[in-house]
Amino acid sequence: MAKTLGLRKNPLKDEREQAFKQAALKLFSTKGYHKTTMAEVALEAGFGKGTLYWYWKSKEELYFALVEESHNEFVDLVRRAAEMEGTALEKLAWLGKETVELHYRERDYTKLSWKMRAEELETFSPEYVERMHENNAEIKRELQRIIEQGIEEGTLPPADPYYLACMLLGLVEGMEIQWLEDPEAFDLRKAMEMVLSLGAKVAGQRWSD
Amino acid sequence: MAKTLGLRKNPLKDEREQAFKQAALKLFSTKGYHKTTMAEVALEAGFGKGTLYWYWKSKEELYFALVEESHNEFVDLVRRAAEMEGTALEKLAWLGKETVELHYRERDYTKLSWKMRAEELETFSPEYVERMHENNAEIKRELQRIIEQGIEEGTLPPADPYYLACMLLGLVEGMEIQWLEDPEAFDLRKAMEMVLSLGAKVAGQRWSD
DNA sequence: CTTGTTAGACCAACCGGTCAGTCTTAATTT
DNA sequence: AAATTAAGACTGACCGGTTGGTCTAACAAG
Repeated sequence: MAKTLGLRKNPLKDEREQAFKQAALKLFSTKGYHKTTMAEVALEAGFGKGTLYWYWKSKEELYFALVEESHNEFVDLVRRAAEMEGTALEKLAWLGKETVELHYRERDYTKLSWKMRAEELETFSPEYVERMHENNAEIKRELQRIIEQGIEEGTLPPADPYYLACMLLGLVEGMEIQWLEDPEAFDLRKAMEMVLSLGAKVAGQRWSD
Repeated sequence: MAKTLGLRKNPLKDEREQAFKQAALKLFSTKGYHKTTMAEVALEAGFGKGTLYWYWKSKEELYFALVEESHNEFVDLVRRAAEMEGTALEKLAWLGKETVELHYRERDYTKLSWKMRAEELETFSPEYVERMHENNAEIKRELQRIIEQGIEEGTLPPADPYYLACMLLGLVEGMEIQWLEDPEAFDLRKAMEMVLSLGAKVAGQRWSD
């Protein structure tokens, strides 16, 4: 047929890869890593198991390809927030809203990423664990930058910025848990709005002792 | 003759059960549920696999016995906070400190409980999942009571108390994650103190619009 | 033919749980 | 105190099922 781009050998390759990823995401995010078999993923994608192994060399690799994709999206968001124009509070408000939208848009990814977090990290290959760790550190670093700005501006309390970053991240992650566990009872959008409005109210505070 | 003998009790039984639990806690909390085998648990405790099955009828049952033990301890704490004398802020401060101490004292339990939370809940028997859910709901209920009191007293913002409870719980859980992942970099005690002191500072705020 | 791609049978390892049988010892009898 | 009895604690080989990963035959395209 049409051999669109000269260089590409199999124009279907990307498409296939996408199909596998989608199938894997669906299964991993609902059934978890251990209870999902490679045969299932292949079947869900509509191919044979051997084909799946032609694209990824192991179950672990397939899994982390997905996890990393999801993480990168969030890292990107935080980075953009840190680099945009505006006050720290504006940056955080923007980041908060975008984060929520990201999660709503890609709920399966959020679920997956979340599962892997508590999954037995100790048992995955050190190489992958290392990458996850670095990823996480980067997020905290960017967050810290924003917070330092906020402290200078006087809208955030003059406390250890690293700890504030961890706490902020913790708050959001904690809310994500609540949301994932019971999306009906806990609306993440509403929660984020509450946090931001409380934050804004409190920002006028005289922080100095 | 040939009378049935009276009930006999092995004085070592409790002790043995403890040994199994301890071994299981150690392995589950470091390697996770799936990667821990019953044979390992038995070996670690110094007994044969069959004996382990004498005490628990399945791997799942053993696991949830531990998880529940840990959860109950926390539920108990929250309940006591809700029922003690004092202002909402005093209750929360007490609860926060006790919670941190509990986690330091029983780090393995915390880790286990945390793992199970994100582990593929969907794959455990509904019976167990149901119990975990109820447990969690109870915690939120008690927390909500304290928060309602705080709103009345004017020290907490007049917002949806259920959401505030979820957010508070989320904050603490999120911090626990940070701590579990890197206890060196993130000292849970220090973090909790920061939260409480910030909370106290902000409590004077005029919340009304 | 050569090269890239796909399918699915097949394999070896693993693991939860069982079971037939052994050992220990409290309770009872002599 | 000694002997007897059986509850109950314990064992580990074994079974059945599962699953990650491999291998090869086939097929398609150039």
